[in-house]
Amino acid sequence: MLQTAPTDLSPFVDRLISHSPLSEAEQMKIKTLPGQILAVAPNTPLFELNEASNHVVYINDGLAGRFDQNAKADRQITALHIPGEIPNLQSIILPHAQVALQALSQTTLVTIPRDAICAVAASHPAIAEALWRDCVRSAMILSQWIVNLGCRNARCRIAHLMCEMAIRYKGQQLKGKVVYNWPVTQLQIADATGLTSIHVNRCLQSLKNDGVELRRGTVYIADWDRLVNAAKFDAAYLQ
Amino acid sequence: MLQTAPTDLSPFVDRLISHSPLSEAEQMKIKTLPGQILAVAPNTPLFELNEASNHVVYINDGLAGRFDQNAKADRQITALHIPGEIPNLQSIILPHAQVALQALSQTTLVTIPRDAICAVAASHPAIAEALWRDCVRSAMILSQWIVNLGCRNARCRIAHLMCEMAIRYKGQQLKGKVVYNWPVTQLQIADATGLTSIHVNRCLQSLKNDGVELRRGTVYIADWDRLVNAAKFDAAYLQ
DNA sequence: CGGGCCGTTGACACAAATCAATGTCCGTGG
DNA sequence: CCACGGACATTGATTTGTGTCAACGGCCCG
Repeated sequence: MLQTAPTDLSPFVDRLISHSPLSEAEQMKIKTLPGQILAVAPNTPLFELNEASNHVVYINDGLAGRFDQNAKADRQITALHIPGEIPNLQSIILPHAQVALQALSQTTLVTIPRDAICAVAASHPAIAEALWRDCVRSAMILSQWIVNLGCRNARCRIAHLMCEMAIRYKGQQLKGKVVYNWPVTQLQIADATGLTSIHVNRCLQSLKNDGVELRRGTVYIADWDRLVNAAKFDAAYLQ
Repeated sequence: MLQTAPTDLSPFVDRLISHSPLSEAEQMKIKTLPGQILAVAPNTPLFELNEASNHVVYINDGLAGRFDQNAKADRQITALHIPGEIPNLQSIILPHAQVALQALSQTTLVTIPRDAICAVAASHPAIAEALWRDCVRSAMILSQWIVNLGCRNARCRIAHLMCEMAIRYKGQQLKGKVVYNWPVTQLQIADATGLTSIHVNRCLQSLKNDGVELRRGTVYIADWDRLVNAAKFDAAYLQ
């Protein structure tokens, strides 16, 4: 499954420059990082918990989930990563961080040697700053995830997650009818929200009454504002 | 309550150098940051959610809690911060981050102008790297917090939180009998674990059967390993 | 055509929330 | 020094959201 096609990190650069100014030269430095394209099947582990790895992965297409250390058989997804993101960016600065990563759907990714990206960051302060900022933005999502688990009921959690993914996939300023592709199973939603897949199923049915449906990896939202309301969602944390 | 006594950021520097090498000169740069000491009562807000602030706070003594955006009356603590930490360090790189901060007990803190710490970071790459790493370490704690809420029952959540705070207050390698000071109320534990204070109370009583007691802001653990076991705790995420 | 993953349904159990009091400690002011 | 008030802790009865267990159904792919 290994290819040597040219890689395109433009979406990642776009992501960075939306919050951090980078010169053309700096942008090129990132875009020309060496990398290998890799296609993986759903539920393929990308990193195990204790794996010492020497590369980061860029999500080109598909969906990746982050699982944190958890002695139990219990699974908990602590973050979802969509195309354009580098799920283990933090390993640049904390190589021994204990996180596991899995592809959740059919996914293509680019593996980038950590040394290469570290070298670029070390020689370009603006890039280091952009990467730092990206880490902090991810952390903001983590803390909102805590709020979601800590003080919302099942239905609301799922609705909130759908809102978050809608914004992340489609950008800000949504309204009215919204449709987006989110290749996730009910069991994966359960792992993300701290629920059972059975209960997720029931909540999804209940959400249909509010004009929200998830079918075959596509979310159909009849009225954005209504969902936002049901989810008690405020996009501010996503900037 | 404003004082102009000399501030001492040594514990923060110690915290940084435990994971990031810094020269003596760099350490001094941090220790000599300008700051004002401030003493605040329990439950005093330090930052509101939408407050644009131009300083960071260093916890000198006491306990601070971070509350994330949450439209409901519901409160959720997403992070606890103990002496030696800078709870809103991320605001250096993301000034508009939406987080609220409160003192949870009688607390003394040092307010540091953001410009000052930004200037130091900008002119000393090693310091910027150390601060970045500190942000990522905080994020590791956030994601473990998600695991705690997502897949542990009430008793286990509280036990896990006690383990985490024990390590953070006293350092690694605990064993046998452990006692530490943790100035927190049952209601605050409830806000941190996504539970009711009533249920926290019942769980604390249940934990007494395992030789763990929280009384007047002090935690008494009869046998560290037994608590670790009950909490399904693994300190790896704290490094 | 068959097997496996995913989704769906129902009955039941249980952990935790809710509601409503009461108790305890501690600082404050009379 | 004592009485008061408020924050915090405790207790019991009851309700409810979610988990668990056990089946069955549907779709896709080989």
